[in-house]
Amino acid sequence: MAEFSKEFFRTALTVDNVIFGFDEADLKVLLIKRGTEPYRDLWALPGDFMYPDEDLDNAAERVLQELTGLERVYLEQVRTFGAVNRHPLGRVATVAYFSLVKIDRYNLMPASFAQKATWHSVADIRELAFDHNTILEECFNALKRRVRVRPIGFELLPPKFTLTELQHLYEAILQPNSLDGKLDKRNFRKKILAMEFVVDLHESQANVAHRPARLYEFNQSKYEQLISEGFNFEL
Amino acid sequence: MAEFSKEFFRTALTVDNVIFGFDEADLKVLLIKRGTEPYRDLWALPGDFMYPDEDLDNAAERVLQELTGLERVYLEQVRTFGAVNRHPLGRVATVAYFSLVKIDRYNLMPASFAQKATWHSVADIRELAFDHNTILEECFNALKRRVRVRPIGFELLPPKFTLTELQHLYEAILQPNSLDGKLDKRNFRKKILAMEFVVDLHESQANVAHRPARLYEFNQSKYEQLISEGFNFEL
DNA sequence: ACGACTTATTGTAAAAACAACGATAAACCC
DNA sequence: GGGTTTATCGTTGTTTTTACAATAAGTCGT
Repeated sequence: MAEFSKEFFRTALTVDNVIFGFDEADLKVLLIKRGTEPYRDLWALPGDFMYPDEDLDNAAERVLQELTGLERVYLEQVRTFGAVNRHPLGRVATVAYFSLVKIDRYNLMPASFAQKATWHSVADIRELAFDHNTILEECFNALKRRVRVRPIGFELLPPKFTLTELQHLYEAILQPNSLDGKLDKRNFRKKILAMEFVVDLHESQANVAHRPARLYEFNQSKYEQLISEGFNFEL
Repeated sequence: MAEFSKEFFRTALTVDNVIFGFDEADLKVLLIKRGTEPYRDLWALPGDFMYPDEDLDNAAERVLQELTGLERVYLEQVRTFGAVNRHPLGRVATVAYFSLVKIDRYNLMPASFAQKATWHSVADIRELAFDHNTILEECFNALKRRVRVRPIGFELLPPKFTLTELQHLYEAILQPNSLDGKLDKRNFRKKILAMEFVVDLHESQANVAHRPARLYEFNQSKYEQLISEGFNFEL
């Protein structure tokens, strides 16, 4: 068995991270410009080889840190892409992970082979290295599915936020999905407030050239309760 | 890069298939008894190494065929398990696939290293080889999620079936999930009939010691339409 | 032939969830 | 103080979901 199996140990595994970011306006994704062959100078998802002695999930974290500087990001596995010729250097399967973060909470500090790491609007992504366009698309679908099952937004908005900001966040994620794009203001409020995972701070915005909105904060314990109960979150 | 990357090409990838089967009563899963080390004589999911020159999805099909004789089974990827020490022979990550089939439609004819392949009730699975208990559990969860989003049962029931049989099928899959376990008969019928993917054959069972039930068949085109539209299938 | 047994079939009413909709209020700016 | 902008709020009709039980059609045993 030992020698028989040797020929099987010739594959490489990579991880590719699809980090979506929200920037108080639209939805972006974090890309690196590759500094080495193959696909040098092309934009790509931050991904790299897994070491033989690290867990797959750890590899995803490490690679993300090295290529972009992001740490302590919760990554979720989506699926593995294993077409034979997807990588020019040999047989390389890649495991895709995704996350959703608040853009201004992180500083981008690429190390390793990334020339730079920057945010790009999901809407205008062009040609990416490898099969990363496919991976991005599938992860985007995963994000949209995810949003309907779990409340999101906790880490994506300032500590004090308005309901309109929260609504914009949901619209940014769901928009390219539904045909209309916008959610009904009154119904959105009703639903969010009924869930009780935001708390009215009895404060208002200041210095806005219109009626100031009321500020809210997240109710962390309620939020966690909703997550653990697997709430249904259609909007 | 070439020599640099050589050290990365020392991983092996396997596929493991979790084939759920329905047997007019309860839900089973297909296991093989291993005929080689490691874990010889233990029960395991039918899985094996992927060849370097085959697509991942093809590998899953081939391995399933070799170990159990099953062919033309629709396999769906669930996720990849990549803990460092999950395999005694070296660094082996495995990609899990699942499917749901009608048991009596297939003949089990194991080749390769499987001593035999047999069906086991999901409820009384004991210790499996490798981390296969974990994989099975996750795939079972995936099945339960899947059932809520797509109509199932097409391939799982005889060509002519009763609504009660269809209901039992759904209960077998969802039961360990929901607390009650049973679905309401009247509501189940209403919902299924409203979807129009079953057709009343205006025939009845014969030779049953009670009121005979009406027989139905699937409406294939409606069924495919529902799948492509991504129907919502809460029961 | 009839009664016992077993499973199949059917509808309704109350409650809950959802969808659509527009008028007034509060701040800033000039 | 009038203009501009965005925030706030509730009702009604519709659809969906849930809960619930009495009668029907066969077989079997006597």
